[in-house]
Order: sequence, then C-alpha cells, then structure tokens
Amino acid sequence: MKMIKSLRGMNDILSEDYERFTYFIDVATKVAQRYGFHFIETPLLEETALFKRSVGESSDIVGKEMYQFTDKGENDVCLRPEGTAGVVRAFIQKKLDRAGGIYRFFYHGAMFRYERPQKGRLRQFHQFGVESFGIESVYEDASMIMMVSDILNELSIGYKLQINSLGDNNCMPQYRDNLVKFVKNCEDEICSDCKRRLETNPIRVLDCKNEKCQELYKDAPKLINNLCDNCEDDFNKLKKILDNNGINYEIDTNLVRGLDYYSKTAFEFVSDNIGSQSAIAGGGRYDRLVEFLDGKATPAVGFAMGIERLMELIKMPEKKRDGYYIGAMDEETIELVLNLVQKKRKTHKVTTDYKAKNFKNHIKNADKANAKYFCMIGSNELESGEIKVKNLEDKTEEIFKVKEF
RNA sequence: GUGGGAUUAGCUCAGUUGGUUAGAGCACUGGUUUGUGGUGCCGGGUGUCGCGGGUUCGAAUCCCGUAUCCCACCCCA
Repeated sequence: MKMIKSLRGMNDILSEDYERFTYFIDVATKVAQRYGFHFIETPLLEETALFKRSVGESSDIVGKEMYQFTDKGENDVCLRPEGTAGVVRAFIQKKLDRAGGIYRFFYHGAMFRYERPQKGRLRQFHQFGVESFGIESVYEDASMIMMVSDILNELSIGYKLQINSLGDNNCMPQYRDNLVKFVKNCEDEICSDCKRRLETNPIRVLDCKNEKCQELYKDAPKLINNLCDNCEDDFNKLKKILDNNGINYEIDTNLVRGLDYYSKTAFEFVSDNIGSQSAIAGGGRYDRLVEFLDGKATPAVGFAMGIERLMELIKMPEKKRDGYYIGAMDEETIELVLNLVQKKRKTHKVTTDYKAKNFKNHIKNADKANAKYFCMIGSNELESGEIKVKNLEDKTEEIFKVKEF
C-alpha cells in the first residue's frame, strides 16, 4: 500500500520546531499586548469575494494562487491567503467602523497559498500580524515599526529595516502615469516580465531583478520626490520619530505594494540569512481598505510576519532543568512510585519509568528528560520511609519523609 | 507556471567503469560494572537504496516517468 504523506508544501510542526514556534508566539503576543493590542480569531475559510475585492482581480493572485473551491452549499469559498482581509471584514461586520474609536487587534494562524514551495515559503504557513483601526496619525505607523523591532530584538534576530512612502490618492495616480511614460520610452529594451508588468502592475517594474532593467530605471522618477505635501509631511515625521527612538532604517524607493488600497507608509524587515525569500515582516498603511469592503472609511495600519521564516533565525533561550524524575529500583516499589508521581504531577512536571531499573539507568533517564530533581525508591526507602531528592543542577541532596514529599 | 540540483538506517552522510551478503558516526534498544549522572564494556532491529517502469545474466549505480525537498525566476496579499 502506498504510504500517505502530507501534501506538498504542508509541514508538521513538532518537537524542537514546535518549541520554537510557541516561543515566537509567546514573545510576539507579549509585545503586542504591551502596545495595547487584543487578540482576534477569524475563520480560516471565507467567501472568495472578500479576497477578490481586497486583493483586486489584477494579478495571478485570485484563483491561481488561492485555495478556492465550491463548498457543499454551493458557496464560492477560499482558504485565507493572508490575515488582514478577515480582520477588516470582522471589524466591519461588528460595526466597529460605525461605533468609532480606536481598535487594535493581533492574530496568528495558518494561511494558505497555492505556490511552488521554497525554503520559508510553504503552501500552508503561519503568520503573526496586527491591525490598528481609527488612527490617522503617522505616530501609529511608527509605533508599529517599533513593535516589530521589539519583537525581533527579543528574539535576537538581526534585521534591516526598509521604509518608503507610497503616496495617496492625490499623488500616487499621477506618479504612476509618469512612471509608465518613462518606461514606455525604453520599452524595447526592458525584459519580458517588465513588459507584462507595465500592463498589469506598473509600479512593480521598480523591483525587477533584471540588472539591465535596473540600469534603465536608474533615472526613473521616484515617488519619494513626487509626494504631495501631506504625504511628504508624514514621511518626514516618520523618519524623525524613528531617528528619535534609535531605529535604524534605509529608504528604499523601490519598496512597493501591488495593491491599490495601500497608501503612505510601507515598511519591510529583511534578513540576510535566509536566501531569496528574505522579508521577515512587512506592513504599512491601508486607509482605503475598510471602504473597499463597504465599511465606513477608517484609517488603518498593520503588519504581518511569516513565522516559518523567522523560526530558523530565532535564538532560543537556554533550556533549564525542570521538574522531577522518580524511579523505582525494585518491582515492589513501582506502585509507590506511581502514587508519588501522580501526587507530584498536581503541581510539577514529573517523568518516570514504569519498569524497575538500577540507579544508572534511572539517572540516565532523568538526564534525558532534563529533570531538575531526581529520586529513586528501592527497598531501603520502603523500609525507612525516607527518600533522598537530588538536585541535578547543583548536586545537593535533601531527605524527605515519603508522606511529606 | 519556468529552469537547475538532490532523494541510501530515526538523523548526518559514504558506496568502486553495473557484480554476489549494503557501510560509518550519532540516536535507539537489551545486558552488565550491585546505589550517585551525561560514562565504560559486550550485543542487537538499524534498510521496500523516494515510488513506478525499462535496459541487462545481474541495477543503489544506466535510461524514462512520477512524487517530494532544495536553489533561482514568476508572484508576493
């Protein structure tokens, strides 16, 4: 019979990986809560229309790169490819846009994209993200960047921060036209990918990997030099806040977003240590998305980080010995041992072995289990009613009465 | 979707121009030094050589297909 394996690009997370995984979630959760964010859980499955509308019909994304299917009720549904759309939908559905005020959410969970897998790029992967609603001020953008920085610092992950401004309705469309005009002038020389981008998503020519194209675009207009007053003002403020808080960054005029609802602040944290899929966190302002999804216009900003990519970069804190190991030396003491184990488990981590073994074997087990305290029960202990408990860290021993242990 | 590399023990990997019975380290496991630790010693599974075909007297080795992983591109919400 053929062995059943997990689907392509879908991994199990266990043992060491799981420890790293939960360690990341714990740290990120703690930091997000310090910034005043609250957990939100949204469904893994949503109506396809939600993503169609938020992402737009433009590129390959819809249909080609989403897990889309018709369910038994004939609904066109989709496994969520990202977290923002669902959170925004929930925000609108709970009428928080009408209620007014400030709402800050964080989430983490599985996302699904039907792509060809690479390292740090799976079909089922996990993201941690936050979304903030109701704040127009660029200070929120800045504090979001600082939040990511805090998380990465606590995990001892090195990074580079890149920022850019995407402009808004006033300046972006005009800039796009100018860029298209510029690129059309050298259309004969650009690569075939860029020719296609010119039609589908012109801004994306800016981060083309072809060296020849980059050479051609060297003198292309830069959005950063064509921002309207409001956008420029905010971008300057952002830089100032980051400077004031000792956050290093570089301005990457080629850092772009494909989708229409993004505006103003865009940022990305990248690592040198994980190959071409180097972005470990990305975010920005999306003041238009709530309205796109039929809510009342609400300014918003958020970010998401890919947990699998971060996992290989996390430096775990040193493991400490923890809990007890209790072993039986003779057949007749096994029952007593198991009683003590159960009693102790009300308050501590306890490992044991169901077989009577000699001292060496037990202490080996204790060591493997990374126990902090070690005790053994044999005929001697049965007679005296006393047991020795050894601290495996500092090698001291203490004697307890069995009843009081 | 496009191009390239890989797949042998639980893990990391050897494996001769195709030749008889398939290798190391670690891990695992049994015994043992008869009560104080990451040991020592003796022994042991370590295996459909990714899967399916083909060539051959004979395939881990050569050929074709396929799956998965890795690398780069596309895309990146």
